[in-house]
Amino acid sequence: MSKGTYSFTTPIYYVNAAPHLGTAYTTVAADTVARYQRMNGYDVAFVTGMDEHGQKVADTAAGKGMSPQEWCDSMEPAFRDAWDMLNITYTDFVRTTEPRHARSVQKFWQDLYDKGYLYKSSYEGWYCVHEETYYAESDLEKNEDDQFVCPDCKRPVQLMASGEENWFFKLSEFQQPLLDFYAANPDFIRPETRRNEIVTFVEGGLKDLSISRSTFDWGVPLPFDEGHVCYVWADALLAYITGVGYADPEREGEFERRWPMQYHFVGKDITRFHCVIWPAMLMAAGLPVTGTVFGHGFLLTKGEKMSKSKGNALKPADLCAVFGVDAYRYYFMSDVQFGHDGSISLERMVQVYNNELANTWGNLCSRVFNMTKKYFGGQVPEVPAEFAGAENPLAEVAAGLYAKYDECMAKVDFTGATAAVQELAGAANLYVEQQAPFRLAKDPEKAGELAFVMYNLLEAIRIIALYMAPFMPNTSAEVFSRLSLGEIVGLTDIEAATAWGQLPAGNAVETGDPLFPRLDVDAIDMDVE
RNA sequence: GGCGGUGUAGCUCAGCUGGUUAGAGCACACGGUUCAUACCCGUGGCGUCACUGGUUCGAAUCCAGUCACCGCUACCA
Repeated sequence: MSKGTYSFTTPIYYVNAAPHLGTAYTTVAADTVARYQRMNGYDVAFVTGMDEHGQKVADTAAGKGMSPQEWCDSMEPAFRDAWDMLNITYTDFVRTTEPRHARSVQKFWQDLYDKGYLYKSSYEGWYCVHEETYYAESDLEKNEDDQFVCPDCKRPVQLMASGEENWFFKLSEFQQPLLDFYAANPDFIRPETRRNEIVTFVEGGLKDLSISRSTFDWGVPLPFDEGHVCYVWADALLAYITGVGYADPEREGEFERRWPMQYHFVGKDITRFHCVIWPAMLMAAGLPVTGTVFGHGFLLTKGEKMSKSKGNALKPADLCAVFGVDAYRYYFMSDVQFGHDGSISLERMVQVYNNELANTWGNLCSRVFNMTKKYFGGQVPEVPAEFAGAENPLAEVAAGLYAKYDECMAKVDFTGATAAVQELAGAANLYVEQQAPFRLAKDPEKAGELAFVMYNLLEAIRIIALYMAPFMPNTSAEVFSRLSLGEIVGLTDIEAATAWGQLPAGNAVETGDPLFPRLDVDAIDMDVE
């Protein structure tokens, strides 16, 4: 029984930049949501893809002696492989050069054209007569009279028509509707600091947006004026609806069922496109707007944004090789508050790995599985009847976990969700200390109590594995396998599945190797670019 | 310049609709335990809550100002 649809996206990544820590961060976050909400009973759509159009792509391809399409095709495996490595379960991968996407772009802009939201005009730009150059407004400086001046010669610049005719979208008409929308939907932009920026920006007034280019042809042609191709954002944003079946005769009814989406996950640098242009486009088309645009923070090393030129760039593949995919996912999701910039480092990663994964979660499994082997021949013991209603601190912690965890996941607080699960793991380690099954085992008269204690520990491990599964799917699958339980993937009611007492007595328990062997930071040999 | 944010233990951060001795994790020190991946459990020290002034019976928490750092201020993505 499905609770309904739950749909979201990563950005449609720009093809010229191979996947890196930042894109992987967004994508892992989206995948964590995907895996959880599936377990939580939702019908999930998770759209990602590649943004392949524009002048720069054409230039890059030319520089490599390829056609633009060949260049883009050659980049697809870099993305697909990276996402495979990170265990990403996207439901659609949209390439903006696919015919189905061109169809949806053309349908969308034809619709806005028909509704009168587009007009043709010459493109205006700021021109410095002295330097004989056009400048982007963001590059200009202002003098004491608040006039724009040339950044090079400091002379006033003038607004000039470039001579290029473009199609414009009447974005300016949406200033008030957008402000009204933000006011009525306080969660549309998160976190709040991003929201403040956008509101201030829109309050400052909106200019119409040119959505076509005619000086190059690497893009989707506008259906009502074939000499023009779409401006990249007017093309790429629409991949979100392409990915859930918009204008797709083979996916009839899907778009209506899945739109509007719950989330767009984006880096904080591109929130404006998603919070201003995109909702205005949707409003113009008469379509509902996505629930929340979440602009997450950047990953910083030593307080600086990572970049190759600063020599502080860590690569996902290298980190996965050392820590494993699951620990990679867990680290970025748990240790960086989603929405804030986060400091990351190899040292910190080793610390989190050793403490939270090796010592707490992995070691809990080791000690409990070992004792199960020693005391019960490697089988889940049956709880004796006289302990049926006995006090059980682990069951109590587990009972409150779903509500806490689900609330965190709904608002994409991954740090809070993992901390909630770790509380149960911590409680289980404490329980071992307090109940001391290794002492009970020495007293034949305590056999019943021993069975009770060990069952509780094994059951806690089962529940922890379920809640860890969205973050660390491989490890949780391994734990389930060691408990002779079935697949986690495919579960659709985590709340019911984590209710206490479902681990069958008699199940074989395999001890196995440590799930997370401890790491020594000094022994890690990694090239940092 | 305008708008917004941040500045709290060695590190990363929480607290910030004002109220008992300022918190967590990690790191550090000591003690206990032994089922376990030198693990787990317990105890402890550590902070002029950026600075100055104000409001208040009382401020990390509100107000004003100062300093430092950061983000936004539209068509490369």
